[in-house]
Amino acid sequence: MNNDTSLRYLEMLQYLPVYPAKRSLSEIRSHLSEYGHSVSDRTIQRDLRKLEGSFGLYCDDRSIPHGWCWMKDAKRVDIAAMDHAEALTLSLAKKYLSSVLPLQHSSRITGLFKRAEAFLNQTQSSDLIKWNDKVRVVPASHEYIGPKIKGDIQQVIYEAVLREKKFSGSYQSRESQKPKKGIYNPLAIISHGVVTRVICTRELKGEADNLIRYLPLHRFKSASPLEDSINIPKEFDLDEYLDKGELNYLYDKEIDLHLEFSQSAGSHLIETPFSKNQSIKIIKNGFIILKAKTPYTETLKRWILGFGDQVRVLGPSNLKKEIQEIHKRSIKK
Amino acid sequence: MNNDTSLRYLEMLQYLPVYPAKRSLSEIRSHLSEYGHSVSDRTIQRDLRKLEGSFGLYCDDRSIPHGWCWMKDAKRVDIAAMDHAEALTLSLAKKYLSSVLPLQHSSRITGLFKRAEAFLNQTQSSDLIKWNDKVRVVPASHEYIGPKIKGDIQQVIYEAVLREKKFSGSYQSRESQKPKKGIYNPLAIISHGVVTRVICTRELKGEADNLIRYLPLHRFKSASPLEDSINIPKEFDLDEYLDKGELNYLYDKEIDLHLEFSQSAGSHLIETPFSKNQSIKIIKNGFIILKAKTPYTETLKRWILGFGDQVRVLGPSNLKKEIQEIHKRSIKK
DNA sequence: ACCTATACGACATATAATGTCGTCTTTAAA
DNA sequence: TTTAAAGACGACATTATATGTCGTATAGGT
Repeated sequence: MNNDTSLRYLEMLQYLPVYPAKRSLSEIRSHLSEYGHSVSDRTIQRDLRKLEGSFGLYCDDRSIPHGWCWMKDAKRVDIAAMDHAEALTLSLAKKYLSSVLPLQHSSRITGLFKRAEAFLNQTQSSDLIKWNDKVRVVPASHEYIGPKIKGDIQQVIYEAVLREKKFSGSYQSRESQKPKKGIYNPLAIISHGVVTRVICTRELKGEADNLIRYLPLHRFKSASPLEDSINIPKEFDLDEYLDKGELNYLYDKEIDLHLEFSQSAGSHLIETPFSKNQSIKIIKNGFIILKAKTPYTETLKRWILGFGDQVRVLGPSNLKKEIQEIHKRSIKK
Repeated sequence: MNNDTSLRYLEMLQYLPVYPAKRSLSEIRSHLSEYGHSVSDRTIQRDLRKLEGSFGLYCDDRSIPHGWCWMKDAKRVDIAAMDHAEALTLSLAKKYLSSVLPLQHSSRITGLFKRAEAFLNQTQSSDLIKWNDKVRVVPASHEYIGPKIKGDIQQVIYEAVLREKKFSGSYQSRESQKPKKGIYNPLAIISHGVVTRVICTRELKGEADNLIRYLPLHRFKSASPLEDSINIPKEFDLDEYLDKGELNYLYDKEIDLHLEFSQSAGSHLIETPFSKNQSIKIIKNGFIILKAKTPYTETLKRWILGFGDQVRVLGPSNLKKEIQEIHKRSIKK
């Protein structure tokens, strides 16, 4: 029985839920004794009062037994117990993220997900239906299989970006046979679907070129931190860089998009708008007219094409022409 | 100076990083004293040894001063300090999730994100460039604006699903004027893009129909928990239900997809595959042949259409015909 | 009204926490 | 190689805390 007290405190803090929910003395008592902390009721009461101030606990003393919980805005609420809603949210979050970010290297978030799953497993009532059979994420667009990134390489590069230090590494480009060893001068991280990229300049064999590159992390074969500070090219601005469209193929910074959807394809735009500035009109036959100012990117083009004949481009005219051309060329194949 | 000791323990635990990183006595000492815990070195050393066992700390004693940290697989690693890489991952995760899940109601995960941002803000070295200017999420497909869901409604419904209890609520369907009050018998939660749905059956005015519905959470105007257990329709199986394609428009459970991509459109399939079972062949002109067994869904159709004339459907023949028809109809408009 | 579970003040006591000192060891600077 | 400073750790005395017990008061259910 070493530093039992502090462990008991933590166990209690971890057992208490966040505000609207509450726990009574008897619940806390039996929880603690289950985890090997068999103490007198008085001790528990004193513990709670003691922790109250430092952790922002709240005691509902309008009725007896009192109900204890964390205040909603307490600093360290993350210690508190989960509830069903939160655990479910986390299990959804896990499914979303794991298809898109390499998470296995963040022990904190995977730990959080594990806790949520442990909670869900523990509270399933019927034996037949498990919570797993009650939650699904149905992807809204096609999901590619993400490339594997070595944990330590990601670690080194992320750290380099934030500490504004260079790193050395070897990069296997798609064209060349051998990986290129060099010194990399990282400027930013971009997450684009399943691919994470580092924006950087590079020195090969001591010679720096000033080309700004966007290199996928998964093509690095190795990376180790350096202590030299990065050179930020004069007037480098991430958003400006992205707006140039080198990475996401921006064709036009802003167009007046004007589309006509069939009812079935467009009706969802009322509840889940295309963008914040969209305007929607329903015309005869239930057709739906969408107007919005938006950047014209490759992603937008694919979105429009995806609707096939369920959408008609009304404007701008060059977009209309382009989409038409694509359809024409597609037929000839 | 009340229950100083336990607070100091927590402060220490929160200050220690996860494995490869380490903290020395002097670092810990100055951190603690910064937070008002001015104790003797001996005390700190004793604290660490004491916490070592219960929390899974590791002490690198190969050199002096010893370096302390959390073991990677420790149970409560979530208490540990962040590092740059993790904080960055979390800030990316936040951007992904907030476009897709209503998170504002999960104090734990928003707390985690806040901590990450606090960490990032605190450790920025140069004053000019902030971490915010070093991270971006570029969406890989069009992002709709998600509908707003009232926190307490989500809470009630999630909880009902997991506790296998019915709930009463009023639901505003798209067709009818007034919301319908009724008792809902929830079976599962489906997250589909920005829309979260509850799969359920319903009783209006005491009359149950056995139709299985998928109702978006954001259309509920109110919801309150009931204590009646749900009726699970005989032979209800979530995956079977989803496979019927009522929700995601499954046209065929498995087809032999056979596509030909232009080089520019298809080359990414080598690093970020279409699916685990894909096979890829590069033919003359750099054209890329993709073969894969996959379900044929609306999502797949849109994915293919999105490539426009950069892809040619080689099989199956009915898919080929369908895509051709869509292109033909599109031109006539 | 009665019983049981809680709340909480008070007190004695066991236990734990902490500073101090002394010694040995490591590390980096001289 | 020498030297000084910082760190690790055992031992011990001394506070400070933690905890069970008892007693009294009170809330809620039956």
